Amino acid sequence: MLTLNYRDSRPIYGQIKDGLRRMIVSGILEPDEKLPSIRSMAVDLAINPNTIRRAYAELETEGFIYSVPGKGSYASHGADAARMRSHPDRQAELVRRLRDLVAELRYLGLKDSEIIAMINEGVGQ
Amino acid sequence: MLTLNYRDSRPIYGQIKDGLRRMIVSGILEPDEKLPSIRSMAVDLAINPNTIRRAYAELETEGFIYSVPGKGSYASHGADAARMRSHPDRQAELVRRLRDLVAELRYLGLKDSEIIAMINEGVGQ
DNA sequence: CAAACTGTACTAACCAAGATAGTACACCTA
DNA sequence: TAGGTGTACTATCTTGGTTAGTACAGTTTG
Repeated sequence: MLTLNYRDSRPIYGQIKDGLRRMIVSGILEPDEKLPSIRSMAVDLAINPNTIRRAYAELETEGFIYSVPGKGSYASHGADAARMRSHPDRQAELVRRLRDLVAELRYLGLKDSEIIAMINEGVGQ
Repeated sequence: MLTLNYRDSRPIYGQIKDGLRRMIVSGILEPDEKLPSIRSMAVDLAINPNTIRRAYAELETEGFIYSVPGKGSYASHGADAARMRSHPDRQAELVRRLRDLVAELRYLGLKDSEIIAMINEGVGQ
């Protein structure tokens, strides 16, 4: 389901957050689909449950998943996530990053048409 | 020139790297324009020169700036940076991030036309 | 030449964040 | 009842980031 990169300087719990968020927003995990349990994922990735727990807790705070004690954790609906308190800021942050990325790709010599093409090429992947 | 956010979990040297890279790729710093000296920036930001040095060294490795001992550090030309050893990987990484960002913005309910509009809105900012 | 810059290169030390280990409780389901 | 689940702690260890200090060589300016 997920792979960790120990060479990466980013913390493990951050890699897990990004990986799960990526699967949720790209539709690989459908709304209300059950995520792996904290303990099972800890076994699979051979890391401490507390580290998984931290990722899940933050994803829940940010509205990408919801957890039911005793049952499990589940992917949120995009519309629900968008209503989250944190999300006006989140969206502004995403747009800022998007502009920076595009600026760097232009700096490296890519044309806008190529950049837009690359975005759509990746749909569903 | 730059501002640091101590609430941010990202390391200081990383914030400096991103800030300078942003100014270079967006054209705020023109090719061959001189950057602040390591020591002067350390005084301005009230942090240790070693921390600035680390940011400069990595930016040089990645091709965004070049340094001349005794003189100073300068912004690279985009074309030169693009020829850097690290840059095929870099470009692939940027495209991956771009797709993830777009996927999340779609998940939050934005249309492609709105996303593209937001990119061009920000030109020169 | 001299003084004051510049980048570069170390060593040593401190500190906070990340990660681990362990335990415990309450809830759900087969 | 047994075994799974999320939640919530405490204590400990390790690592990366940051600081402090010193030093050397090259450039520029007076």
